[in-house]
Amino acid sequence: MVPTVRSPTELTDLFRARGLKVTPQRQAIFRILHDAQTHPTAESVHATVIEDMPTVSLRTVYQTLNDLADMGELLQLDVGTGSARFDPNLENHHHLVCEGCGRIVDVYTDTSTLRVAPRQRQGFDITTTEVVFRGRCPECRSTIPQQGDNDA
Amino acid sequence: MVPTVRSPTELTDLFRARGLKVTPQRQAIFRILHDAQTHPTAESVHATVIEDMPTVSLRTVYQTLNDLADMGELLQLDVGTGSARFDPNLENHHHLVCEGCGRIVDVYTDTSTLRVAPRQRQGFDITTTEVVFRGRCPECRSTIPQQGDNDA
DNA sequence: TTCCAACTAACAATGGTTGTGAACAAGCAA
DNA sequence: TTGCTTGTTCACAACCATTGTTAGTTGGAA
Repeated sequence: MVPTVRSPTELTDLFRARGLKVTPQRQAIFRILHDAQTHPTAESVHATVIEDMPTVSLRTVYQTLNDLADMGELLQLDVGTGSARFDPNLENHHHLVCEGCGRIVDVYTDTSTLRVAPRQRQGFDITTTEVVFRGRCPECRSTIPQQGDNDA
Repeated sequence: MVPTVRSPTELTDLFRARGLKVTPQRQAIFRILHDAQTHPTAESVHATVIEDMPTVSLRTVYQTLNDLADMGELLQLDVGTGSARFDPNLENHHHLVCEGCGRIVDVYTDTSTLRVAPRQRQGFDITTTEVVFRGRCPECRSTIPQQGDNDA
């Protein structure tokens, strides 16, 4: 039910097919992404990788995540939380972001009803529509009721 | 018809009322914002300011823009173009971003039809909805037809 | 097994933004 | 008008996320 990135095995094949090499570092990252139910940053993927392979550099993590994003196997998001988020969910979806803790939740909503009057479009050719809902998650609402309200 | 930030005079009063001082640097920034029909970056505001007052530092521009944003007299946007954009349009609106040149256009669209199923909401309290339409402006379509297509 | 292109890791550099601190000036009061 | 106080300015450095560079290492096809 929850779509995710391809399996480590599939990604291995895709990398090889592209002439990219499959190193232990990359395999570790593939596994982490496949297990992730979140929208991790490069930093957090790195933190998880080094639990098993302490020498993997953050540079390598960035490189692999970028390769995956270039191949369309991962989406890269910027929801204004400072660092890029990598989204293993490739389905057409949108995001709900907690303004307290930065937590991101996938949401499915129909954007076909959103209209932009032709004159407002100013000749632009619109290709994508991204919706970001912002609010506060249950934890942030209950534990730190008002923190962060002044930074929007 | 095009809403904009308050007049330099009004902003002067607001600053004083808040115990903030009104310096020549700030007045210059107030004027530039009031004249702007765009979504300038701090850098571009600075570039304009120093045409008249060559000694104004970028630090001061950031400070003033942040003060205005804190006061709610300016909106701060992040549409993934690398740097923050400051939007003098305080009305409820959304954005259309050119993936070629980064140009931003304000658009008014009704988001009340966007539904997020309660179970997807995961207990979040949704306060705002932001829509970013991405595409290509007429200039980028005609002059550099495909540049930048690989970075989405 | 060989071999080369691709990779890794350490390091430095980048770009946007913010912290710091000494000199300075706005604006109030006398 | 003059002082005074507090906020401001500017130069500089620090910061963070991310990318460039380079020398040495390794995957994996032949």
